[in-house]
Amino acid sequence: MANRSTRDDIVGVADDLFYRKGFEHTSFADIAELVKISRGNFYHHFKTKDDILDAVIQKRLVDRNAMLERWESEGKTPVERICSFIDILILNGEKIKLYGCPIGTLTSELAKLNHAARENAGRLFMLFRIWLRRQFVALGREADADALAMHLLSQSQGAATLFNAFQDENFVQREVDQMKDWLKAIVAKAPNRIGDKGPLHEPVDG
Amino acid sequence: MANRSTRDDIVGVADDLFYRKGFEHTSFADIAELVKISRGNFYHHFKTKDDILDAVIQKRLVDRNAMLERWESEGKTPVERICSFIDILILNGEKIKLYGCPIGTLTSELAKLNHAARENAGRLFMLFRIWLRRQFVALGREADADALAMHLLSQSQGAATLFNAFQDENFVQREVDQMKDWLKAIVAKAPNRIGDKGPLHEPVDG
DNA sequence: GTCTATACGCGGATAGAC
DNA sequence: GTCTATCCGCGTATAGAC
Repeated sequence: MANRSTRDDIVGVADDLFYRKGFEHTSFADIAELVKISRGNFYHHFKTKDDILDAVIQKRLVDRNAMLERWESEGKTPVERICSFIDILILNGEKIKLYGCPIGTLTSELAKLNHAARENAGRLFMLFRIWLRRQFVALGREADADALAMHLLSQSQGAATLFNAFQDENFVQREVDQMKDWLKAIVAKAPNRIGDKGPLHEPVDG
Repeated sequence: MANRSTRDDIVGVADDLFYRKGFEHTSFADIAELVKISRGNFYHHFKTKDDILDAVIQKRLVDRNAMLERWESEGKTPVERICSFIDILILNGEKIKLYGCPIGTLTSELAKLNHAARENAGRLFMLFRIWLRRQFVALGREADADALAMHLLSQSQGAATLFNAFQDENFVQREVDQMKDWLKAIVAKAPNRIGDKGPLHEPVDG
């Protein structure tokens, strides 16, 4: 394809607007205004609005996957990597405060619309779930790695939702701290693994 | 007002549809069909769609408040009462699986629409926050009752979001069990109070 | 209080010129 | 590849008869 930049512009702007205003509430006129193209020109790049949604989800999958790979390579230990995940709540705090979690809110909206792209959006959550699972396996928690991944994902989603609802920075910070404490307790419990430097405490079942 | 039943029917149906389809995606035609009135007749009862939203939020506030008062009177101890809250995830499981949490998803949608009723919807969350806070105070946790309330609310929101996303009953059950374990640990830590029968363990800081 | 008919704008989508 | 012009249906809202 000769000129992909307009197409990419559309997807980029749509990604942002779908996040800030929601998929349904975002019109072609909204996107066109920011991309600075006419509405008619859209249809040269996408047949329908749903096609744009598909492209946005695809872009998010690629973007998030790249982020996870970055965390994977930058983090020296599974704990460090998982902390990168936990820290999104702080790093993207301003946006989450205003618009919630991009993945959680999109999934929720598509569920209510009973939209065909729902399954596709579900893969976004799955991406994080599998990545986190792998980190917990690396921490020696093969048996319940998936449950731990889901639990952490759940915590993060809850914190994002309430941050958006109450706009309380102190709350998010407390939740982040608690997640990290929880993670440390996991490490203390689990058998030692490669790249995991923490001292061993006796296991404490709670 | 002579005949309130039509108005109440509208609000009841709108409440349900706003939950299942979202506020924006619900049209007057959708509501009219279920209430079995003509679209024109709407405007005898409500001037605008936003007015219906206000009435729905008001109804939810009343309904939820009644539910909390019921838990208050039925629960013999704060722990029992808080468990009633935790158990909504199971009791309303089928609906949450399909549509998420009615309060969380409405709040999130209104945030994206930047809707005037946003603040009003925020009172719904606040209702639960304050009620939970009171329970934790009754458990002797005056100092951090609000933080505990927010934490539990957060857990519940996260579980609802992921239940909706992954449709996994086992996950919700695990989260519910964990919340109750966490609650038990709180009780074990806190000084004994009226109506709290649990034996005292030594405090264990996490 | 309920209805039918209708206005009006917006959003998605198409046709066709340049 | 981008534009203008236009269609069409839907959704909110209004007018006015019964």
